[in-house]
Amino acid sequence: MNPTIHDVARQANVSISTVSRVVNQPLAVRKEKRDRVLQAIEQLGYEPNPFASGLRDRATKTIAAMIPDITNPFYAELFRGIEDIAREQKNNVIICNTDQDEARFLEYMSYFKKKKIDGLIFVSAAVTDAHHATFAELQVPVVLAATDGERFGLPYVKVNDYAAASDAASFLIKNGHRSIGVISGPADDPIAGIPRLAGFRDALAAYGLPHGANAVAYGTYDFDSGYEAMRKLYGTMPELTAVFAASDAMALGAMAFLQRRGMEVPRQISIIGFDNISLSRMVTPALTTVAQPVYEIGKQAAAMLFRRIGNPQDEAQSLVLGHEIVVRDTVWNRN
Amino acid sequence: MNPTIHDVARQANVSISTVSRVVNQPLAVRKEKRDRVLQAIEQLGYEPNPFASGLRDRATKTIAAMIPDITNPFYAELFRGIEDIAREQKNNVIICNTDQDEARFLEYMSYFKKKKIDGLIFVSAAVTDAHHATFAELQVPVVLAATDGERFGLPYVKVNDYAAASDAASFLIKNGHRSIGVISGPADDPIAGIPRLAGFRDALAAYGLPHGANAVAYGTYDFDSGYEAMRKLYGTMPELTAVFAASDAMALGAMAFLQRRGMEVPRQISIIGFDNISLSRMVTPALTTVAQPVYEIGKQAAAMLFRRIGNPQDEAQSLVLGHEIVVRDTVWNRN
DNA sequence: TTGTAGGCGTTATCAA
DNA sequence: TTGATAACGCCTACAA
Repeated sequence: MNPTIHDVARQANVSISTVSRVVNQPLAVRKEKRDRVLQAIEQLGYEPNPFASGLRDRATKTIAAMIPDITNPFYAELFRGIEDIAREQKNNVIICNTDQDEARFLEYMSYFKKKKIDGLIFVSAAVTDAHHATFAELQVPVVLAATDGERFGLPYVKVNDYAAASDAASFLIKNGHRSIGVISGPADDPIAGIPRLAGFRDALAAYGLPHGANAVAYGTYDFDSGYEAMRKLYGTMPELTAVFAASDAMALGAMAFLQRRGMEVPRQISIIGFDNISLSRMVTPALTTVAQPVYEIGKQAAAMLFRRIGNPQDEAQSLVLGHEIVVRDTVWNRN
Repeated sequence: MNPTIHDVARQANVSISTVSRVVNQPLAVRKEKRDRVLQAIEQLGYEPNPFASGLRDRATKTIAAMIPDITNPFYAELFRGIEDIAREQKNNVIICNTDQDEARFLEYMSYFKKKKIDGLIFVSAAVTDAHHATFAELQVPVVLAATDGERFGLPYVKVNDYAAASDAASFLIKNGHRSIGVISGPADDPIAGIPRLAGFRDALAAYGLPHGANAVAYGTYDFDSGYEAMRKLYGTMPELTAVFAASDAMALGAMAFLQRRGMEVPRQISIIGFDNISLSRMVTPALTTVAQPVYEIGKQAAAMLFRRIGNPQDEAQSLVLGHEIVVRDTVWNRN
C-alpha cells in the first residue's frame, strides 16, 4: 500500500488540506508547517494517487502520440523525442499506431474521450476535416508533428518541405546532373507529397531545366513502392542520371531495383533521399539524403504540447526546423 | 461530461448497483431489467470511468514495456506485438527506453512503484539479481520477452538461440562452406551472446570442423560494431568464405565493410545474420538470416502477462517459439 | 434479485 | 493560515 495524503498529514501533524496545499500551492502555507510536511512527504515517499486526482477531474499526466506505425524507423525516432520530453515532465505517453486507418483513429479518439488525456500529438498524416472535428471534441491541446496545421490553425513542428526539396534539386544540379527523375509521394498528399515535388520542380525550372510528367513516378514512401516507382521511371526515361526520392525508404527501394538490375549506383545513376533514417548510412553505397531533424521534431512538439497544457491560453508558435543535406556516397559528381 | 452510472440508472429506472452488476456480472440480473439497462447504456454511450474504478480496485489497466530502445527496429517490432495485444485488452502500455542504463532502469521502477502498473514486460536484456529483486518489490506479474528467466523462475517467451545458431551453421556447411567466421555478441551475454556462439561452434564441431578462437570477433549487436568486427576478422583470417553474425545489424555492418573494401558478397564471402529485421531485405544483396518471430514474441509475452494479471496463481508456462532460416541472397552455394 | 451506503485518495469550498 | 467536508464515479458488502 502506498502512503496517502492522510499518512503524510498524520506524520506531519497537520490536516490533509494542508498537505494538499503544500503539494499544489506551496506558497500558501506557513514555512514552518510546509517544511514539516515536505519532510514527511520525503520520508514516506508520498506521491499523489493519479487516479484520485484524475477522478477529481484534474490532470492525468498522460499524453497520447498518434503515429502511423512505430515499426517505421522514421516514426520511431520521432516518437523517441516525444517520449524523452514526456519523461522529463513525468508524464506517460500512450502510443497509438493508427496504421493510417480511419476506423482505428476514431476508436482511439473515442477511447481518449473517456479515458482522458492531457494532450495529443498527431504525427505525420495530413489533417482532414474529420480529424479536426474530432480534435475539437477532445477539449485538450493538440500539437502536430511533421505535418501541417496552417489550415486549421493547429500548431505544428515541421520542416520546410518545399525548400528542402528545392535544395535537393540544387545539389543534384551543382553536381552536374541535368536529366533527373523524381519518385514522389502520393500526388494528393499535401504534406510530403505535393510540396516536395513542387519544390523540386520549381528549383529545376529556376535553372532552366524542364521537367516533364514522365520524369515523375509516385509511391507511398515505403521500400516496395520505391522499387516499383524506379522500375517505371527507368522504363520511360533510361537516360536519367539522377533520382530524387521523397523518402529514404523509397530511395532504398529505388537503389535496390537498380543494383539488382546490375546498374551501378552512383556511377550510372545517382540517388538522393529524404529523411535521413538510420538505415541510410548502413547500405552500400551509403545514401546521400536530405536530413530532417526527426528526433528534434518530436522533442519540440512535445515541449510545445506541455507548454500549452500548462498554459491553455498560450498561443503556441508553430516551428519550422532546419534541414540539411547529408552527403554520403550515392550522388556522383559529373563535373 | 460523460454519462455516469447514475445517468444510466435513472434512464433505466433501476439503482446504480444494478447497472454496475449488468456491467460486471450480467448473469446476476433478471433478464428484463438487464435489457433495460443495456439499452440505456447503449443510448447514452456509457462507459465506466477508469479513474473511478482505478481508484477503487487499484487496477490501472496499464502495463509497462521495458525495452532498450524503441528506435531499434527489432524492439520496435516486438513492441508492436505487445501493443496490439494490449489494445485488444483495452490496456495502455507505457514504454520505457532504458538505453541499457541501470540508473534509468531504476528510475522507471521506482516510478512504477508509485504510479502503479498492472504488469511488466521486460525485453531482451539479461536479467540480473538486481533486476530480479526490483521486480519482486513491484508486486505485479512480470514476463520476459526475448530473454531467459530460467534462473529466477520468471516466465519468458523466446527462441532457442542455441538451436537457431546451430541451424545457421548447418546451412552454411550444406552450402559448401568450411572456413567460417563468427561475429558474436558480447562474450558475457548469457542471452544472445553465449548460446548463439556455442550453438554455432558445436554444430561446426559435429561436422568435424575445428573452430579456433581467432575465427571469432565480438560486437555489441549494432551496425558499427559489426563493421569493426568484420575488419578484425578479415585481418586475421582472410581465407574465410562465410561469416555468421549474431544480429542482422552486425551482419549489415560486416557487409558494408566488405563491400566498401571492394569485396563481393556473397561470391567472395557469404554472410548470414540473425533476427530478420525489416532492413535485411532492403539491402543489396538481400540478407540471408535466421528469423526470429519478433512480432509474435511480443504478442505472446503480452498475452501471457494478461493471463497472469487476470489470474495471479496461474503458473505461466514459458514459451519457446520456432525460428527459421530465411534464404535470400548473401549465402553462396559453393557445391 | 435488488437497493443502500461506505470508502477508494484528492482537491476545492467554506468556515473558523 | 488552517481544517473539516463534500464531491468525483465506481464497486461491493450488507440489508431488505
